[in-house]
Amino acid sequence: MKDQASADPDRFYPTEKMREIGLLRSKCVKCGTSFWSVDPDRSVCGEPACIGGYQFIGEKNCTHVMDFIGVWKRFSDLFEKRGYTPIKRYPSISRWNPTSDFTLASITDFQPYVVRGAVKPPANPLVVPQTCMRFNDVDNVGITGRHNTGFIMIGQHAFVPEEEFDQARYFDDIHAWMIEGMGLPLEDIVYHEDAWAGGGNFGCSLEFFSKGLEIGNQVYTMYEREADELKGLDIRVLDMGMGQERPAWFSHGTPTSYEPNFPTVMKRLFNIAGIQANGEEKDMMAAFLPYSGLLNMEEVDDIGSVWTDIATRMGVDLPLLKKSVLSHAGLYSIADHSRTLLFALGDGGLPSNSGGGYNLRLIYRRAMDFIQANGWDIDIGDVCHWHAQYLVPQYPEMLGSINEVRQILEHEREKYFSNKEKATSTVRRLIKKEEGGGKITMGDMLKLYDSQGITPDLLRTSGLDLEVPPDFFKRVTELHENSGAKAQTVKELKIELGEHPETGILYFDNYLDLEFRANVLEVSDGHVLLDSTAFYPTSGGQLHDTGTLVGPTTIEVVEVFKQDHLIVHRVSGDMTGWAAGMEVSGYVNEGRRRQLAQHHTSTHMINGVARRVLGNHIWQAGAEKTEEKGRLDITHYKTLTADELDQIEREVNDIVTASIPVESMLLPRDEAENRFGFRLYQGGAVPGETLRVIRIDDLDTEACGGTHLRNTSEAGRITITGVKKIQDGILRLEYVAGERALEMYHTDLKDLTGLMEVMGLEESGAILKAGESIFSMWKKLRKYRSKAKKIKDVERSAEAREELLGSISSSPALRYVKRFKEMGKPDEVAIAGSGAIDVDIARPNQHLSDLSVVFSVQRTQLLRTYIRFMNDLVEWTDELGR
RNA sequence: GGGCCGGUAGAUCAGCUCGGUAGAUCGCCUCGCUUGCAACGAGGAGGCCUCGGGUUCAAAUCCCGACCGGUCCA
Repeated sequence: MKDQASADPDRFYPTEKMREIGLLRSKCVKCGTSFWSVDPDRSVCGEPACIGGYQFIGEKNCTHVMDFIGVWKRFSDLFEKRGYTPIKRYPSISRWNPTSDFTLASITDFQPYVVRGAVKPPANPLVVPQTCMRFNDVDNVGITGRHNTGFIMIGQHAFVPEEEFDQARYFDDIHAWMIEGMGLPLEDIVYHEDAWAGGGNFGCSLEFFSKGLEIGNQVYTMYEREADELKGLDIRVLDMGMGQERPAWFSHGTPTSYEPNFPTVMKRLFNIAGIQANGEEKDMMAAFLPYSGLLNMEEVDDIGSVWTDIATRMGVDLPLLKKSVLSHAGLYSIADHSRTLLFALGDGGLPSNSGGGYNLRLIYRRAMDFIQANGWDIDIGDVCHWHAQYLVPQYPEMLGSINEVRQILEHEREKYFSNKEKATSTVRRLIKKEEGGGKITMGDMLKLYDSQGITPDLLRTSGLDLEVPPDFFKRVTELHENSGAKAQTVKELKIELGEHPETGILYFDNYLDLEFRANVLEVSDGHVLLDSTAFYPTSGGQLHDTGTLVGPTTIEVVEVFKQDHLIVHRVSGDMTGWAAGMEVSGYVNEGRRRQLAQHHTSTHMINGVARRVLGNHIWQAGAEKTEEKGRLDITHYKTLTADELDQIEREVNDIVTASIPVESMLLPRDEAENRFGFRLYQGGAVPGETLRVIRIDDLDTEACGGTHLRNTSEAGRITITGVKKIQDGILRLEYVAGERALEMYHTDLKDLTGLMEVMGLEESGAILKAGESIFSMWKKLRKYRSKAKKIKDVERSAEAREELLGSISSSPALRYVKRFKEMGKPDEVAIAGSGAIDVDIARPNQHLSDLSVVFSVQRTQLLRTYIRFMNDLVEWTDELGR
């Protein structure tokens, strides 16, 4: 692409405008890149590799010296004057984007739908200060002076038809930023011809450099990559991205980018660490930075020899250099990582042991490692708070979420230390073993790291004498290459369909409108396509409807799915006489539809209540609604306590009782977003200019295409049947509503009353106490028996026997044993079906799960376990002669 | 999403290869020593070996499954 564009620059670049400005085109003698500058004799491009490193450090580079906050202010003012609309940033967690967890660039905000032309942007053209995060260079953060895990990409974007795409203007605008905004002399600017790809889109671009620093990159996006094919976009997209950190750094000319970008935070951190603003250590860091590129972790195999080499070249003592550089790197990293955590956690991201959240855990731990290694008195929550305060002019929302961010970090801190403790105690044991003659092998080390996170570094600092091969981490990677190679992508098969307009949807208005007439568009191999339908296709986690279609024959609808903009009915039955063009009737299965609606609306209610009860970090992380049950995954950093779960269930049922209308509306996208914010997108991206919005009062508002109840009371009753943690940071709630809840209630009631019958209880409240006394008696006897075998002394064994008899003689459990003996072994099957006691017990499942805790068995095993205990007790008490 | 490790006393863990009476340390309780505390000495309590199934004369131990933790990689 780059070569193609450079071969025909007039076609791909705004060359006319560039020449007008006075720029001339040359080719770099070192790397061959074509570039533009005002100097006709210039032979190299602006890459630091070609011009011999950064030239702007310690220099006065431009007339406008700006700190981080100042950059956006000046940039947005300038672009507003030039006809752009500054918009608010999007969240750092890109829930609308299926391809990545985090917002990687400003253009991510608009992928995929806006870029494709399917959705209008919120303004056009626009500029945006987008919080972004990238984690592939973590190891370089703090060392090279310019790497970050989190940064702000200022975007300059336009989305227009090809004929309106005014490349000259866009270029002129960014050029104005360089000249007027930053106050750069024209002769210090170099534009490179390049190409750029990201998020599935790409195009040719102009990168702009000054004194070896890339300030930004203006991409003229034309294509989309789908599978391996190139597809021209329907519209042209301007995608200029500039790190907000770059102009701040450049204008100050400081050795690293961190000071001008985190001014308040760095000052405080240096203070705590006791590093003087103009001291010796700072000088050494500054002298080191030109060499920092050599330490690029990705490219270096033997890091030790590189350090030695640098120290020699600088003519300084190696330990001293390392200490100075690493303590600086530590503080810079802490500053960077804290700000990234503030962005991510504030926007609903959570540290985790898998998925994208793992990156957040990693940087948290990396920052903590620096703090621990240096013994600094730094609290990462405090650092986040300082960042939030500094960022108020640009992002006032950060302060709003700081308390929750602190809570999450506190929890993460506990995990960090408990993990550390575990690791050190494991290592301590290893040391003992080694003293006993065992030897820790390379295989052991790999296993320790891979399965328990114990680094070779920790092994060494704990006093184990071992060689860590320089390629250790490479070998870890290899360990995983062999295992994860299995095929996994099951591509969904598309069926062959003709060209048709979008299927009309008849299920939005009223979920109980179940009969309709429609025209057949196509009939093929077990599939029927209609011009409109009331059958809901599987989507948004809600399962499809079933029912019948009546035409020349009556056929069953067994499955309904969406293919592009069409809704396809998979059918079975005799299709004699069916053909395109005829009008037919459809009947949706009412029971299933009602149940699905109940589960779906319950999902929204639980989501809303969970957010109320647990906090603003609660987002939907997945959901499924079947006829059997509803399932909602939520983001939460802890497990739920029984009280919290109770409270959620209670409040959800309060909402049901309160009979709140469920509003359904079709809104233009921008209006919906303005009114309800990004909370709308709980279920991920939704295409289209018009959104269907489901709103339950102030509780919950989501963009959702599902079939919903019209009033919360129609859910009848909601019972939460289970919670589990499916990964760190994500909890799965399962629940039933309506008819299913009632069925569940009756099953529970039957189980409970069956059990009560066997135990001879008449009151459900007594079951817990009964269980406890039975279990404790069982334990006592069991212990006595195992002890009695050991005691040889006749007198003492008689004593123990008396003691035992004394302690159990008054036990309420005796009553159950006696009853059990009289009844004989009960028949499990008969009990399960008996429903012997006819009472209304409010929460049978509560009693059952209480008892299953006491017996420590799964609920299905309760009766069997009771019988087992009783069998033992009968036998044992007989032995005692009781 | 994939891989790996783990679940035994209140806590931290040993025992598991190679099936046969469940252990250590800390903590806890009682007594002694001491003005008192700590330390020390003596004694003691505390285990459905996560749950379920299988193999076996016999399972903490072997096999299968579930549940719950942890960790690494993408």
